[in-house]
Amino acid sequence: MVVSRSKVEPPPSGELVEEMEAFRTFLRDRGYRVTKEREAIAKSILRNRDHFDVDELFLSLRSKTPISKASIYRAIPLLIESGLLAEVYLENGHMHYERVYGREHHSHLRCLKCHSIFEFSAPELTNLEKRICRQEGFKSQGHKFEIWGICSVCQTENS
Amino acid sequence: MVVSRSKVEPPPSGELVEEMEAFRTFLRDRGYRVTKEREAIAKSILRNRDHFDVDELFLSLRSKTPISKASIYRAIPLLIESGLLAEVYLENGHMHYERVYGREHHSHLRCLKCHSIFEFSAPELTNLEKRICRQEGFKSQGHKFEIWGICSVCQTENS
DNA sequence: GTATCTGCAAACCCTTTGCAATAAG
DNA sequence: CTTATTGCAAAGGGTTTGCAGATAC
Repeated sequence: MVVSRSKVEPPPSGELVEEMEAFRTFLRDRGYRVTKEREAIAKSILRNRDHFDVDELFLSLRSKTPISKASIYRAIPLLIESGLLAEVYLENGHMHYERVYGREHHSHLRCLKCHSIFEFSAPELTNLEKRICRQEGFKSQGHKFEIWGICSVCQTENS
Repeated sequence: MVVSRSKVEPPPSGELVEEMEAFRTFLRDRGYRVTKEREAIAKSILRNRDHFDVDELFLSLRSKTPISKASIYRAIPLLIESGLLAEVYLENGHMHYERVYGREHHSHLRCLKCHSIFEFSAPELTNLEKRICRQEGFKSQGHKFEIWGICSVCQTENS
């Protein structure tokens, strides 16, 4: 389950034409081929998903068009390389992903009880990132901030 | 590889007697038994390790005393529960751990090229954590901040 | 036409688990 | 003595991979 309490962002609307074209261009530039499987995967992510794991994506795609998990696993590194996707913290021992394209950078609050994910923005993290990298001579490519605990709903529930 | 550039902390020195006794007490309090395997694992972590994965711990223990991986896997939840260990981000698809006991809270810089881990402290993260939790009605149990990129050594290397 | 991509199933790797033997309390 | 813990080996679950057939270009 994913809950956005602050900074709710609507999924990119109807015209994914532009985003899809960008992905196709990315593929061609790298010498990869534009296949219907890759397009179906990219479209599904762009249109439907903020957070997901491979199984969720597989089941949802499978219900519309035949596809194998292997193709999904093989497409994911491309999607990440293209800037469409990012890996997120693992929960229950397997990898989860989130759409990056068309969303602003954000951090996560994770409820240990109901496993909901809440999102928030904290712009000061970017400054902190810069400062630390300057101090350490590091060239940053990204950061992640995460808080875990018990969400307000679960706190008031009879457990 | 783990590199501590800032806030270098020496491993707890010779007298682990106190820490080990705390662990034994923890076990007894919960009705768990104090076995030589559990003691060997705890001692090895307290004395040698900041970051490690199960295989490293297994090989190092194995060279001194007979032990099975199963026992290590079964001991880890206890070590975490006792406050001695914490899970850290996974790298290469499997779990890594770090010693918590006797170390101050810190964050990680991860080099994508040489896979070194650098550590730093950023006390303002605690304030940020508090503020976000207040806003969202969340009861925090911990946070994690991580930066990835290229470390200074790798930046100056050929290629 | 040719090289890449797909689907399938087998292989992999880390982790967990069932069971009989061992050892802690 | 009783019951938790161990070691082993087998099972699990997510991910990767070899290969033959399909398909993008």
